[in-house]
Amino acid sequence: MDDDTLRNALARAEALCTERGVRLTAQRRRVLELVCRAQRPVGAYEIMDQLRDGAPAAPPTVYRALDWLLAQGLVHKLETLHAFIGCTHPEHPHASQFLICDGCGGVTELEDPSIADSLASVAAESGFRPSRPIVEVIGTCSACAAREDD
Amino acid sequence: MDDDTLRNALARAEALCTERGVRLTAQRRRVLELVCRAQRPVGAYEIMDQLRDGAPAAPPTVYRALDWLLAQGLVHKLETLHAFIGCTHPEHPHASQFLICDGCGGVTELEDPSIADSLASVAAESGFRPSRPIVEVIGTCSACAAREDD
DNA sequence: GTTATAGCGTTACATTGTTGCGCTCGCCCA
DNA sequence: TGGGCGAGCGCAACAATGTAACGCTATAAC
Ligand SMILES: [Zn+2]
Ligand SMILES: [Zn+2]
Ligand SMILES: [Zn+2]
Ligand SMILES: [Zn+2]
Repeated sequence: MDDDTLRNALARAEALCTERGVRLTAQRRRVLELVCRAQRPVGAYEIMDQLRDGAPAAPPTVYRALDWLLAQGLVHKLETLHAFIGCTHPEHPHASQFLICDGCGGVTELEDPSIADSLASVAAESGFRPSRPIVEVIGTCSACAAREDD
Repeated sequence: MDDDTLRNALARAEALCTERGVRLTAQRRRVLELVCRAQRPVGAYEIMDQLRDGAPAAPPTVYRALDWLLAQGLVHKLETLHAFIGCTHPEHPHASQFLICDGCGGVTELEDPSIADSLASVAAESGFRPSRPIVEVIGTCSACAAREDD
């Protein structure tokens, strides 16, 4: 995320929180900024390392911030990586899917209705009521696939 | 899994391994048996606890057995639970989906082509080559939903 | 039988996430 | 305006999950 996009994302987050009447505190904002700036999944302890300079933060502090950002939909957690990534469209709550390249570590967030529909209808058949559908596809992105074919 | 089903599952596993020319050793078999008998996700350390009686096993031992069972497709790992579960149809390799009830902890393994197809086609659009599609839907099973409605 | 390899035991360690407790600061209402 | 209340946070300790490294042993192949 370049500086402009980052500033824009933070501004949007701020606006969203105001609108919702919730408090994007300094800690939460710091964590959000680090997660967004990374443009790739970052672990909680990696965030702590980045915070060493300035005001260091202990694990509970960072996890509390992350939990809150997750609840607000400003970041997502990648379960298979134990890492977090900024949401690309936090305006509305959504169940997204992730393409995770194990070559370059890049992650693409998708919001594909056909996948969501398949999941919903299969769950409905079983009488299952989904609350949090996790879809994380590990594989090779097109750039890395091209590189491998050399 | 009742005793008959368990014996059957173990027998099938044994047959599969013979057919593949791989060794289902005593350790691996013990771990597989514990995972299958549970009929619910079991953590690695829970397995170690069960093994306390008899020949205790340290973490590397259990994880090695689990890694091998995963590679053989005899068990699956539920990433969101950090836990393992016996595969219901290990005869052929497959990408399955899991419905995970956070009421009762029950897990259903599905192998639904419509989901797999959606995933594959969406990935293809992005030029992404999937190797391990993870689908774990957290929610409420029909039994627990009925209980909640009381 | 000899040798190569896969499997396993053991120790120590790394990474990720949580509990509990008490302080403080901002906010609400008398 | 000031007393109370609750969210947020610092801190210490701990819990849960997963790995690295190294050497021994049992199995398999020849
Ligand atoms: Zn998102
Ligand atoms: Zn890549
Ligand atoms: Zn399976
Ligand atoms: Zn249930």
